[in-house]
Amino acid sequence: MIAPPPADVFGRVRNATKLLSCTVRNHIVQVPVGGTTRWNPSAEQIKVLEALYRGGMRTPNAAQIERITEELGKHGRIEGKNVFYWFQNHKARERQKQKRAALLTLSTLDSPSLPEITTKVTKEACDDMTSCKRRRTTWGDVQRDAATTELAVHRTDDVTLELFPLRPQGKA
Amino acid sequence: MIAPPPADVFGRVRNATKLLSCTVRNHIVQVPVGGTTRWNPSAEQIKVLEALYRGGMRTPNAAQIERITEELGKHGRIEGKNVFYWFQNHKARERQKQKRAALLTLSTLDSPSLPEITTKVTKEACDDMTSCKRRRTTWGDVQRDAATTELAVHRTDDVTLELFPLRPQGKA
DNA sequence: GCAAATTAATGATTTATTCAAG
DNA sequence: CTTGAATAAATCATTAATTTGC
Repeated sequence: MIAPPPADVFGRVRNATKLLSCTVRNHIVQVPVGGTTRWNPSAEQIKVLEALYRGGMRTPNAAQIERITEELGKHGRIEGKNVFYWFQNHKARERQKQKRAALLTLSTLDSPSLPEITTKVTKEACDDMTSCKRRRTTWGDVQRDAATTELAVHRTDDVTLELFPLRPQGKA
Repeated sequence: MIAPPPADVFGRVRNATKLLSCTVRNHIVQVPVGGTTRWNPSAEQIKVLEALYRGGMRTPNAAQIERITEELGKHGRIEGKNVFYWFQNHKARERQKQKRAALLTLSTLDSPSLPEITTKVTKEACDDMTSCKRRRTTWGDVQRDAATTELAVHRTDDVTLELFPLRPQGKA
């Protein structure tokens, strides 16, 4: 028996995208099978969601999502998972914006005197720096590594987040 | 031999605060010896730290702390351990807030249909619901709790957060 | 003006980390 | 130390904007 369509409480389904490749005017395209269309929020719905977000809502729980879905259903087709995803994405992307802003702030703040390099804090640069992933390092690690810190530091050029990237000649 | 002053990579030392008790105007006070005063973050420093926190930084590693410290040093005296502790404390306290908020959340927002109470969605109320971070509730819990929801709803009379307050008379 | 082509936004999924309970 | 639950980050996929050549 093949597992029946798994779906959690909000209707999220794993590996659900059924696509069919074909060509349209000499271009290979993928067409969703089964009339699959993604949710396209109405202006009304977005307004409500943003209001909630501004009001402080970030990760609504099941009950909240049900409630919101019910409400937004009045303005167009919508499912719980749409609400769930909306908050996930909106939160994440707001955070990205903030992070980028913070870095800009910092890099401008801190480099009081780096005219040459300071000038190109472009979107790309920030995107590169954004990668502040969660790091594996624990304090234990750090302490153990203390001896080898120099090495580590040198090796971090590409791996670690550069907090204050604009450093001219490596003052100490 | 007594162990020499232990200090980790950031200069943290155990039991390093040398205090001396004395009386000042009939009050017993403890005065730090050797001009020791605890770090008092400047507004600038806090702004930067909070920006980093919002940006996702939680437990900076040695290199990052060095970098941050160096940077914040431009806005006032500061050591690596201050940065370390700030993140520890800030993370912990944010988590506390969120834990507290989660409790409120559960009791508040489940109310599926309570027209009378629906009128006040204030920012504070939303802030309470905001965090719901690492909630203790699992999806399973939520579902199980569905049965007992009524109880929760009845207890919410004074806490009241309503998501969609503007519901005239329960139109559809 | 208009579609095709391209790019930017954003919805939906997958993967990696974190926290804390056992 | 291991593991389950939750979720944040990264990524994939599709739709909307926008550009571009006619």
